[in-house]
Amino acid sequence: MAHTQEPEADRPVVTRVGRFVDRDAWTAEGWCKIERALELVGTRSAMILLREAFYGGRRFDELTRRTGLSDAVAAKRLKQLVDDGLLRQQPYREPGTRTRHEYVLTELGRSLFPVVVAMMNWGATLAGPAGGVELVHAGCGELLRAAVRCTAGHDVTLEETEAQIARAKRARRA
Amino acid sequence: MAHTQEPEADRPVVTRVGRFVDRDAWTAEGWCKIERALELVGTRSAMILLREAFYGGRRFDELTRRTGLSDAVAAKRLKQLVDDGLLRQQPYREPGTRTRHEYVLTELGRSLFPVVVAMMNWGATLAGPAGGVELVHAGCGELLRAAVRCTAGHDVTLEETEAQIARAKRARRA
DNA sequence: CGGCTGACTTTCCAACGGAATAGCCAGCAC
DNA sequence: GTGCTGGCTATTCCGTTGGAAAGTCAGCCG
Repeated sequence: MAHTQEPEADRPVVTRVGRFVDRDAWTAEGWCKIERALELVGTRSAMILLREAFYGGRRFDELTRRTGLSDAVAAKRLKQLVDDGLLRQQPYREPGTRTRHEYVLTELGRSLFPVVVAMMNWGATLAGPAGGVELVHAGCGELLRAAVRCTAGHDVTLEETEAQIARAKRARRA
Repeated sequence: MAHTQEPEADRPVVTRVGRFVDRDAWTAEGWCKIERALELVGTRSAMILLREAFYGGRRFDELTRRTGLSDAVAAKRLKQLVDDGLLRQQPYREPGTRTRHEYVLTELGRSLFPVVVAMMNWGATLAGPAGGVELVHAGCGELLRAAVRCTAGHDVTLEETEAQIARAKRARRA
């Protein structure tokens, strides 16, 4: 396994600034965005159904077959993903059969793309059989990576990152 | 909730190319990098312990207290994360007490940074109380985002992405 | 009409995640 | 030595996840 050349002993992680310097001035209590995300996509079945949705899978039988999930679990999780607004049901009609529903990604579901790419990247660094599906830029054929950047466009490393408690301005992006 | 302006009806997701066009020519069976990642960080406790590690938390009592996990769960999950190589135990000695261990991120753990940032980004778009911790670029003070790029440096959207079955060349990056 | 089919839905089960509680144990203070 | 303390460890309990298998149900076909 890579990543074992060990002088990372005391490399810094993010720097805490402002009120966040005193960790005990503050508690994560319901504010953590990661926990909020995990409530919706924190299960194996949710993530791999979304993987299939990103790969273009839409129909119930395709989603169950390609994920290897039992139809009971797939149905339950798809229902939750629809309720949570990550997928939407769209009617379709195959000639000679009755109307059924496809599951398509909503904007909210699509906005998970960086998470999916980041997880694929990271999973690819782990030991295990090489191969599998890879994502490339249609324009140039190069592999995709999830990169951390600031809104000003700079690439940002972990060491260059500061963590602060958000000024509560602008409650939600309208 | 944002993301409900609905003409996303038939927007494409990734385009399958090569052998991957025929979905049934291939099965995910142990190849999916996301599933591989989830085996290590697929639990709530693993993710929020890592969150604390990125925020600079190192000691057992701090990690349990700041995550709100019971010490039993924290101990078990920390052990797993150490076994899996995401954290490493480092001895320290507080005057007047015996030697104890801090948990520090290894290179492998640090390489989860894009995943953590992507999940925070996505979680921030969900409904719920605004505020909490935010990450900024120390250089310019702008918020961090996880962006999807190709190795040639182009920003890549979901529509510009192609999925293919990896040519099995170069088994692991040496 | 009654049968068939695909998409769920329900029921039952084993395994797992996580909380609460109690117990253990190394080693410093005394 | 004894006691104390912090970091685990074991036990119990409960809710959730997920597999298997059977049941339901809409609606097209005959």
